[in-house]
Amino acid sequence: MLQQQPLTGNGPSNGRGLGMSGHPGMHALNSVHHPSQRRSDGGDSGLEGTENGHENRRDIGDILQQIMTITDQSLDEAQAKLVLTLIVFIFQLCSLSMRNAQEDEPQDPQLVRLDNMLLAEGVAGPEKGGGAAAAVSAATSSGGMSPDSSLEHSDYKSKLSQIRSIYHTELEKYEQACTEFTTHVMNLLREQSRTRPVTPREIERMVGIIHRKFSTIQTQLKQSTCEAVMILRSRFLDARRKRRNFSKQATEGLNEYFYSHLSNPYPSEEAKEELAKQCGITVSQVSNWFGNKRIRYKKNIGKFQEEANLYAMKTALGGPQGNDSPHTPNSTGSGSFSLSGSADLFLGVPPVNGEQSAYQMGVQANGNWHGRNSPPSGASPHSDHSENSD
DNA sequence: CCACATGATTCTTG
DNA sequence: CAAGAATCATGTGG
Repeated sequence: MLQQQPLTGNGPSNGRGLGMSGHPGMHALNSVHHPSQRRSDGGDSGLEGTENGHENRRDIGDILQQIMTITDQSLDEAQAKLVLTLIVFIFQLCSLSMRNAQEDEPQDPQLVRLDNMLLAEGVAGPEKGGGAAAAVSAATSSGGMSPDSSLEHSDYKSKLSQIRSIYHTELEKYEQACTEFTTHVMNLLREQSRTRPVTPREIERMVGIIHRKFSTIQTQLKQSTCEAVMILRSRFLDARRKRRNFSKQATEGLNEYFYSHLSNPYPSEEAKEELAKQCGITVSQVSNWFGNKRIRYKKNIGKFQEEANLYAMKTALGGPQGNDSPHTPNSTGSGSFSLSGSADLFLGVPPVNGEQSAYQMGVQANGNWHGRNSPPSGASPHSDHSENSD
């Protein structure tokens, strides 16, 4: 299931994808997972007051969230103060009922995990470092596509940096809001202390509660970010399977090499690099191509004879038309017609009556790279192919 | 829409 | 680890 989502490129909002291209604001990430909207999949349980059934902690969170949204909008001081007073009052109530809630912060392991992941993804780390690139290469380590796929690569990177910037903005915002809020609460408490005794302990507890609350919110932010990164990553990985045919030029270049080295179609690392450059593809693509080609050629030699002839001819003629003639080593510079001389050049001269086909001889002569396994029984190697190159 | 071609991935092997 | 083999998924032509 979960077959290959549409993901037809650049759809900013396909599926439930990171809707970040829209507003780089506070709500972009939250759209993925809004802190105030509870999800009931066990995923983030444990972040909020599940213990002792202190449901009101969650309510406080909601209220806080709302307040923060409100204060984000322009509200004049007086109103804001009023609201804050109210909040403080609620907090006081809350702190009464939470008397024996855990006072210390056990450094939630989940939070640590989130932090680690964000760091690994290069989201939380230092600015614009190689973090993103590292993450990508780690993600694709098995694939073996190094400096390539620059298309998806850059796409991924830009998306990741979007996430990162949103994350940082949000984090900063929360932090700022937290200190602001704390200050306000302190001020209010100070004011209250004129009319009633306010113990330092109470203040301390207040601050503690506020910080915990904000850190919960931050955790949720981190979680949302992680989710976004995961989605992005899985999509990126899926996208790798997207296939596009090589250009005609590329195929020609590869075929030329292949057929001119038919006796040993295993390009060295250098040759691969050269081919890759020449064909505008990557080294691993060259490897893939040769892997596929060898096996498919071997599987059904007959099918490739025409092609073989064609390229053998091309090579023999030293390149047909102004095509980029590769620096294929020893490009059979011998005469135009005597096609038998060169070692590598094999000419698929198909069976001229019982005679072994020339290409087979050629291959055999120079080391049979496919181990001369019994060609698949069914694959009648010398099918009719009467005509051949003129 | 189907069949085949083809690039990519995954698993096995030596 | 590279090559082979099987398989997947998309591209393409009829």
